[in-house]
Amino acid sequence: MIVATVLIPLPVPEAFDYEAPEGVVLARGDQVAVPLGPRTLRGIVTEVRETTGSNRRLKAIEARLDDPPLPPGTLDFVEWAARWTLSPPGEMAAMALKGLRGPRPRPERRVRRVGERTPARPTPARLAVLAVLGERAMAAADLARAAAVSSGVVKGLIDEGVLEIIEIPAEAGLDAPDPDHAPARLNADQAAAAAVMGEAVTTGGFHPFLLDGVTGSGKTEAYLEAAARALRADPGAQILILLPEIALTQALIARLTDRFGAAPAEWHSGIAPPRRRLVWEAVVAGRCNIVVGARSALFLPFTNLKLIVVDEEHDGSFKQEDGLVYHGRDLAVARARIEGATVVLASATPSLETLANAQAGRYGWLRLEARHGAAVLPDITLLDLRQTPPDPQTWLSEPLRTAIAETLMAGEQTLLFLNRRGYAPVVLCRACGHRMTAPDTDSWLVEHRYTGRLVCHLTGFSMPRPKHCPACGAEDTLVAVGPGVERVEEEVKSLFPQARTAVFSSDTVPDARAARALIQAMADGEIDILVATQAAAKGHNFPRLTLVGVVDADLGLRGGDLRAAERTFQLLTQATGRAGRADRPGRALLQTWTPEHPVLIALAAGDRDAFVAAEMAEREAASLPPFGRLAALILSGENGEAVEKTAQALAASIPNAERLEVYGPADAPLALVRGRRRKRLLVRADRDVDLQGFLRAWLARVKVPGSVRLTVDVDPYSFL
DNA sequence: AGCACGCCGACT
DNA sequence: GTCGGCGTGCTC
Repeated sequence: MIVATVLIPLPVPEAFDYEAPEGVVLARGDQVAVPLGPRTLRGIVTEVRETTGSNRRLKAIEARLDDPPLPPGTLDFVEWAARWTLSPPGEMAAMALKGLRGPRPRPERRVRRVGERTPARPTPARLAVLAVLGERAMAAADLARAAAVSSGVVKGLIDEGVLEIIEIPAEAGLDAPDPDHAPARLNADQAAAAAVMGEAVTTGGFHPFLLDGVTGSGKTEAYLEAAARALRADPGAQILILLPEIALTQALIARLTDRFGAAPAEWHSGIAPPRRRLVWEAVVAGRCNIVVGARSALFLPFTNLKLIVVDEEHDGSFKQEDGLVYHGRDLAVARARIEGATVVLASATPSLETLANAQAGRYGWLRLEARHGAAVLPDITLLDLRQTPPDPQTWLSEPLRTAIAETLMAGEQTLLFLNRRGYAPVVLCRACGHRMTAPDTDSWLVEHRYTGRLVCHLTGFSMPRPKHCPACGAEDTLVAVGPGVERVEEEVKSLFPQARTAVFSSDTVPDARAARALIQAMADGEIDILVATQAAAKGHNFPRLTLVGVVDADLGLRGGDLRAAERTFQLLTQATGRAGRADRPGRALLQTWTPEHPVLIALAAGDRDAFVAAEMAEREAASLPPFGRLAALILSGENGEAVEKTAQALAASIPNAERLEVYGPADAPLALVRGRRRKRLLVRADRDVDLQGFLRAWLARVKVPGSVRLTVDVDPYSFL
């Protein structure tokens, strides 16, 4: 018998086997209809083999569907991505079938004049219709509205044969791009970069590049020229350009339309299903050359993909966190490798991961120099806390307080950064010096005033704030030491009682919607001073933000958040882009006890290369990305006890492995979301450890009850 | 993801 | 005595 393995677009853990019926010839990639329980579903054939029988009674494939097969590269990519992210392969396959859910768009119907024919009875309404229409073709409803007549008038003219209905194919708008339509004039840097990328694209094969240049250095023109070369060499070449946010697509589409004389296809969650179907079918048929889209466009069925561009590659939005967890940039590189294509990661502030690959020679490194006079960083000042220490039990030094006051007076906004949740990171006894720690660990308990508890951010342990010191028994001697965001906000409020303040941390912003609301409030100027653990991962545009204060720049250099320093650097870089444009100069003040630290010196100097070198050294010393790898296991469920039990079961069955450590379980960031309890375990491994293999072995040992959801986040991005 | 099976409250 | 709540588990 012939057995076919079929991927079903459901979160089942593996592909299912079916019997191929007599006379139906199947091949890998074919779309089929298969029975599953009582239903019939679409599936993708991954393997066809001849066997003598099977251990299990197999159902038969119902039919091979007429829809085009998934191209080999697309299916290879789907399977690879599922293995890499430890996701159900069928769910990944569903990503590649997203274009087939909607109906085919109906051709647009318009009416137009039939020759010179005139109505037998030329009433004023009929004449008005003809006058409005002229030689054009219009939708009947639009025509009636424009002529201010009822739709019956137009219908009457059609019935009489004076007007006719014509159908405009929906295919319109996917015209072939002309690589020579309007070439940009490139400077020497751009031309050199375009030549290298163009050579790679025309030669074929996997060629990854970092296209590295500040805002205004012309990265877009350079990669569009590479796209043009791909099209000149092969008019059927396909090019995918990924952007971190849908909001950025319109501007790029306009540029592409100007450059190539035809609009590219657009692909993201905002595109209507019929249009998606059209684009999907055009892509698989090779009738669509350029796609601009969000990360989900990576799953389109390209058949001749020559170039992928990931613009703003450092942007955290490429990391999808809900549902399937994957990093669009990393999968873009994988897809290019599988397709034998060129991939260009473009950024003004590349991620350390990408820079490490460029430095190691794994990626080609194309640098575009800044145009003369381009702003590089805002005015950055290190505030040496040894010179101007804050008053006891306060955290803002005099120069920073003055700057905030000036900013408030000017009606402008301040952003204070402190990567520390809660009220105080340490609680100790004034009498005996005992430091409150979590049981079985040395990690400190963090005081949270909002909840009145002491919490361990590493293990998740928490307890009410005790009245007596557990070591010496003294009463009321426990004091909070050091600042968290809650405490900094308290200080800001007492210094500037009239200012509108807010805190942005995972404790005050429980979900993405709340985060968007707070960011919007900031953008709308409804907040004067925002105290944030993170918010800077992306280029949020806060036009009235002119002061960035980093409360504890030293903390950003180690502490809880891996990317704190990197984000600080990106934030400061972005702050300048605005400062350069507006007549409001931006400034950044960094409070530090160690102004001689190389990372801080590099930051203050606006010297990216020095910053990167110093930050790389820190990461390497800690074996953290890009020198080691991380994975997070997140457990969530309404039943907090079941979540806790599963977390304990996982912790009890960690496979033995070398050069790899597991931390936790701890309360996950956003520990409570919509009544669901969340716990997290974190794995760190050396680069050459088979992290996915370890995770698979681990998860196979633990049965996760249905009431608990386990999400695996390979190469996690956010930590707070 | 559906859709079943399976044990505890308000009704023809 | 039944109809139905959605918790748990399976689908080749």
